[in-house]
Amino acid sequence: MDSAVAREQALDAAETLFYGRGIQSVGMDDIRGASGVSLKRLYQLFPAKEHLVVAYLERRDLRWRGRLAEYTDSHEDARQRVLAVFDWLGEWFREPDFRGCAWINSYGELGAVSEPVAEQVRAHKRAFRKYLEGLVDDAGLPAELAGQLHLLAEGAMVTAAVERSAEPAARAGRAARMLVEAYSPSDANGAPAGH
Amino acid sequence: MDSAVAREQALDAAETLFYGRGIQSVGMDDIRGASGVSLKRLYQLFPAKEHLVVAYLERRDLRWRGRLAEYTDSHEDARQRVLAVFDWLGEWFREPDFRGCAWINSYGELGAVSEPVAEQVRAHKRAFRKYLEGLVDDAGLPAELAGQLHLLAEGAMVTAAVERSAEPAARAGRAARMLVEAYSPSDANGAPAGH
DNA sequence: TAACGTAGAGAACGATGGTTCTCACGTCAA
DNA sequence: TTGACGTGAGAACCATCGTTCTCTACGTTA
Repeated sequence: MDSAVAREQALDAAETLFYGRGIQSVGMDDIRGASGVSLKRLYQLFPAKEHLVVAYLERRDLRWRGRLAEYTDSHEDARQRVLAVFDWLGEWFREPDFRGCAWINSYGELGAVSEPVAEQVRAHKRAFRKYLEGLVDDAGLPAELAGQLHLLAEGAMVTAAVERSAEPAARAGRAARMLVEAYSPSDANGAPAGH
Repeated sequence: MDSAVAREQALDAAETLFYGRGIQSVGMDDIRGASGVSLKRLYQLFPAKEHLVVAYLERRDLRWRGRLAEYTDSHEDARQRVLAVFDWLGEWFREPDFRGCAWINSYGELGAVSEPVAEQVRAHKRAFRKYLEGLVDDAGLPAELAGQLHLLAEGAMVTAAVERSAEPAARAGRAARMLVEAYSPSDANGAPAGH
């Protein structure tokens, strides 16, 4: 009844369905069925499907980055925080409903055809990249490393989705560790590469 | 008139349109208009749109891997061949109609909803990974490295698409060089990391 | 109680799209 | 020539879907 509640229910249904089956495969009537929010209300809250899609990506972005930050921030050491990103990816990949990166998927589906969706994807990836840069900077490591870790993380997301496996997170983590060590000044801890 | 010619024309149109605008945004009638192949003929050659999609991905897979191999094989040194992969990615990203990886895009759009398409994507990524493993093995480097380079390459494709920039290829190439050097036994050439 | 505004259920509308059908035309074999 | 066949153009069919409309029921207020 409360508009705010209906909005959250609509977004809950949108997230489950859009993420699980893709956007174009889900009709507004499916959203209604899954959310219990009538079509009339849906169109009051979101004047077109595209608005609902953008709102879904926005809310998921906040939650996704929140969960990531919560995980990494629980580590003391700055360098550990950098590597914890990949541990967290592994936990994410292991979630039973994991189906790849919502933004990469949306971009593949609508990036060429909906500018608002494309911009949402760019904003999310920009923010993720910025977050990595912060972690890397806190560890006293150069910004170049952040860009490289970003590529590893994106590659892990794609590969985990396609191969339906969480293993790419660990693989990316091992590569990340090697890069971190390669960039570290005066590397005195001496763990040999790759083990 | 020749069936084989019509098939190629249909696939040409499918490739341009599906890759450029996404699959669900392109109707069979668009394919007809762009190819000059009548609907009747189209449905003789491909009994359903899904077959056309799979055939498009199959043919593109052969060409894509062919072009990659042609480029890397032109390098003498085995280790150079490994790194040449990222140079080639840069050339690909700079093509004016570049719009990301066709398979990643298709997976995001239809992976959850069409098993044949999902399997096509898995097959392509498996073959790409296998190719990297061959290059890495020829250079006397461990298979683990191939997996890591694969993640870098996938990440570069995604990021180049979203950011509409070819720069991720160079960044991935720098990371790849560092990993190759880290894995190299008795590293006597001594180029310091990152420059 | 009466009048009113709002909401939900679901029908309706209009467009699109995958697939099939019609029909007129040309080709080739007998 | 004739008849069977294959073809192209495009209409037709049928389902889906985004979006809007209708109608009924209910809650609120005077």
